[in-house]
Amino acid sequence: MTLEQHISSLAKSAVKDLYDVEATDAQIQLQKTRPEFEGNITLVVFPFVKLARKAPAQVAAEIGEELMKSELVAKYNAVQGFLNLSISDAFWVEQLRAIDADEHYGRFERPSEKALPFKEGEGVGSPLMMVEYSSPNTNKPLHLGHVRNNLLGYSIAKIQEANGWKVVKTNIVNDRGIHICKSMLAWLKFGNGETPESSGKKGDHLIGDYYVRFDKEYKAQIAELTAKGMDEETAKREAPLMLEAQEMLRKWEANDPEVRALWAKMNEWVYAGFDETYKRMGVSFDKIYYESNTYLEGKSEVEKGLASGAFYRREDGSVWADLTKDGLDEKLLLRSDGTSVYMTQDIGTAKLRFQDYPIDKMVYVVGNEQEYHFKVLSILLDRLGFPFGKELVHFSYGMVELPNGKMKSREGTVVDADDLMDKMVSDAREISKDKVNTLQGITEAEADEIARKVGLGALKYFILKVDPRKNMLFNPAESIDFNGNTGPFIQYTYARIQSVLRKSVSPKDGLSSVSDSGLSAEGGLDAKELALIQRLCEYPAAVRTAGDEFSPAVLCNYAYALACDFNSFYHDLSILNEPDEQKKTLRLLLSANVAKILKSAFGLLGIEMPERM
RNA sequence: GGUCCGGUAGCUCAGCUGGAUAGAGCAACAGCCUUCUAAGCUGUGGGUCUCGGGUUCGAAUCCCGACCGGAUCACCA
Repeated sequence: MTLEQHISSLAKSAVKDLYDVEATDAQIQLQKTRPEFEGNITLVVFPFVKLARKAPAQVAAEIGEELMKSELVAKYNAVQGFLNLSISDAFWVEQLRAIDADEHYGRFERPSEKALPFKEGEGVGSPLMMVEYSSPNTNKPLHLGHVRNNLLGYSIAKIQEANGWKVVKTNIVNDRGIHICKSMLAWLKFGNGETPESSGKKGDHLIGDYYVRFDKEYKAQIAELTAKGMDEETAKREAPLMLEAQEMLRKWEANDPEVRALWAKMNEWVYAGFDETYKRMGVSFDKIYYESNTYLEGKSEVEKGLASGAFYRREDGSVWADLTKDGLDEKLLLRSDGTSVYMTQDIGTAKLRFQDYPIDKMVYVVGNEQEYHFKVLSILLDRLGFPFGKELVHFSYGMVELPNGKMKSREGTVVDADDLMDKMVSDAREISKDKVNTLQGITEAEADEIARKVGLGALKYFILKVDPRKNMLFNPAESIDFNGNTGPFIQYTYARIQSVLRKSVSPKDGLSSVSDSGLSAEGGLDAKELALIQRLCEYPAAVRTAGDEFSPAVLCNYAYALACDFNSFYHDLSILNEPDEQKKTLRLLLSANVAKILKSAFGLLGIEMPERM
């Protein structure tokens, strides 16, 4: 039972005894005592003031007196309508012992309340959540916007696992369409047979360069045409390069062997590049879908919908869904030339996924610019008779903005993912050179590995600590900090603890004897020790909230608070030099569990911990 | 124009299911390493929580209305 549950039940009986009223859960308002007052947990007594017909401070004092009958409450003080309770040291020590004994502290066996029912006949097991994230286009390398997507997706998957879900991480690769044709065409025209091997470029960057090249040449053609007096709209439509790209797309759909071969070759280059970036970022997938394999399924679903009357065909042959009854517009599903659009493919992908897995909840990690798309997709799937349509979750996150606005691939105003990771790691390496005292005696390779973890830790934390729903700003001119509320700060706290544990004579013996002999609260807990234990107790709630709200930021905030508490404790109190053996072992045990939970929380964020730094 | 999201310190962000004097980090300034890692700790300055109403014991938080910023409403993805 948590402290809140204990106090809540005690408070209810106190109110019953004193005022003969059954208090509701909503009336029991508990909060952590603010640091400027004495106490650990505070009961807000305003809800009882009216029925007691007494002044708030008096009500608080009366309830406080009543609660003192429990061994749990050691002291109380009443300030206006706030009853501040000091919980007995014995309780806290017992909590620490329990946390230490629990290897999976902060993980839940059962799904959260939001879980859908188990599949019939499946018996025991966790409900299954599929999380789609990343979903790149194959015509350009990953940039900072994708980084946010990937980090959020991966972390959300880990967090939901901790909350009792079985999670399947998935990626839908947008490997076909006009965008890739543009790169292919530019490569054919201007590439002179360049390959990743011949140029030494990563495949995704090479393809991206030709995508940019296409746009440059295309714009030149438009300029040429408008100079001859053509209006801009027509020029955009009639430019030879655009016509060629569209022709190439039609050939692709018609399975033209040459186009298909080129497409396959260039996509391979891109995948090799993506794999490298994913690996470095530390994200992975359990199942990858390709649009080229799902769009036909989508088309056939649309045809079925057409037959059943869910959709309709216009005179020009295009197929539409009328969503005006749902308060939306009409939505195109198939172009007049019969080719499919994004929505068509998403319908097919959804169908295949639900065929492949017993999915209880489908989550799409996709930017908030696509909210309309997912609203429509949900309705369309429902209309096609898929029961999961209404249940899909669009985890809509905010954009990463640069000081001068949004990133635009074609305009070259992007922060490249590979470059950014390089920069972070080399910055970390540079900073570590000043730490000759703590990092002496390690090899170059070890130093590189630490810099890799720290640099990526700084980047990941920087991105994940922001509320995912909000847009965030990244200023390339200012490098990401390694001090203050940052990933490295928390990694540093962890490394410090590891250092202490390494230096304790025989930490294992020391710690196990604590568990055996029984850690006691004799001599009393120091305020810093108590605060740290109380913080450790909050971890499961943080994991739960992060899961319910789909917010890694909650765990960042928690880990930061825990690290702050530890650093304060570490500064004020000695661990290894503490003469009192009882206190020393308690502090060692406490430190070890802080490290355990910091590592656990960072694990849920996808951030690695260095053992020293 | 319709819909959705946001506006908190110079900057980047917490806090938002209503609770005590609104918090961090960065930047600025001042201290702390013969002591377990100074990527740390302590302190100072910095606020009309965009504005105006309302709800109540109590509003940054909830409601209404303005203003400002962003997204979206494609035979793009």
